[in-house]
Amino acid sequence: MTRWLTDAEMHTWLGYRRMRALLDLQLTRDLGADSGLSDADYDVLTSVSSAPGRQLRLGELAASIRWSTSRLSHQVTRMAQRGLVARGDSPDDGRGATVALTDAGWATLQAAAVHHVASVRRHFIDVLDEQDVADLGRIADKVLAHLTEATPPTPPRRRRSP
Amino acid sequence: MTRWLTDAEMHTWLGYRRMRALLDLQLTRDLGADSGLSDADYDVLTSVSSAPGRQLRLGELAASIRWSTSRLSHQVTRMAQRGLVARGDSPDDGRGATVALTDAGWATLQAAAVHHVASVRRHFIDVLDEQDVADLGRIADKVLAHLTEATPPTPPRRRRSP
DNA sequence: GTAGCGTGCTTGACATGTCAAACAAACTGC
DNA sequence: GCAGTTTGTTTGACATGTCAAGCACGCTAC
Repeated sequence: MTRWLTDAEMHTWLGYRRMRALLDLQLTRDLGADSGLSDADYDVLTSVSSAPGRQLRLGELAASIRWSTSRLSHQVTRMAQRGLVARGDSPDDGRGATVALTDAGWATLQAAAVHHVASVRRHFIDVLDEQDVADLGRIADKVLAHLTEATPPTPPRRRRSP
Repeated sequence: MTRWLTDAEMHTWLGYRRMRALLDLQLTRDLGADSGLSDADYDVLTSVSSAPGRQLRLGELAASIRWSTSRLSHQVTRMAQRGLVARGDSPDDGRGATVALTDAGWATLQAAAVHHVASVRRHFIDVLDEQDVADLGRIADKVLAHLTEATPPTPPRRRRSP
């Protein structure tokens, strides 16, 4: 009953997986070498930096980058120890906590972004032509539309045996 | 001096990252729910199963799936404890070790593959049309050609400050 | 044959991610 | 108000990945 993959489908699937693995590895390596940041660090810094006042509720941040709150809490603890961000209390909710970019965090991100964009261009964007970029954008949109419709962002994921 | 990303490029880059994150999450989740396997488990089982005699030298396996030997050694230890694979000594090299699929490992993989293909179809391949599949295959090939040419597989990666 | 180096794998310490439990503040109904 | 639930976050135990030693065998030159 199983519909196996055709040759073309298999080629695309394996190619995608391999691209994903190697591209990630390369970008992560570049980011670490250039700026001393991990992907996780970079994602957090980027999100916080684009928030109004360069500060965010932990829960909002977690949702926007699709992390578990637990993961984020651990990560923020480590980043705070390194002086990249600072924890604070939420003004409007006694339970709430906020993350804010420190000056050092902001400066680090500024420097990192330049290198990171260059790295993304070098290994990814500049390897593709305009048509490729358009095609991949379209493909990602399709896959994302399916995934975000099937599995709503906030509520708990569907289970096999409830 | 930095060439920032155009809107189209940025859209593609963010779309790709998000697709990667969500697609992975979904497939990993399905795999675990359907078969009790992690991605790592599945990759190892697949590779070993396609080797002649369903058994492989650890080093060869590590190279073929691009893992560190250390990572593989830990993983094999855990999988052996669960009875999915068995360690053995290499017949031709006293230092060498082999991994072989156990009957349980083979059976588990057989069952898992059916569900996994269905999952890949459902969330990825079947969301795309034929043209998309062809386009993505072409794009992955381009990126991979660049990455594997710039960073040769076996020798140590290039450094910033040697 | 044996010293010295290279190779293949394992191990241990540590970083990071996940899951479930713990907590404290905020709602809700009475 | 105040018991019970919900919500936002933290914490701890544990799984997994990385890096740097460690170890044992194989190879080469003498």
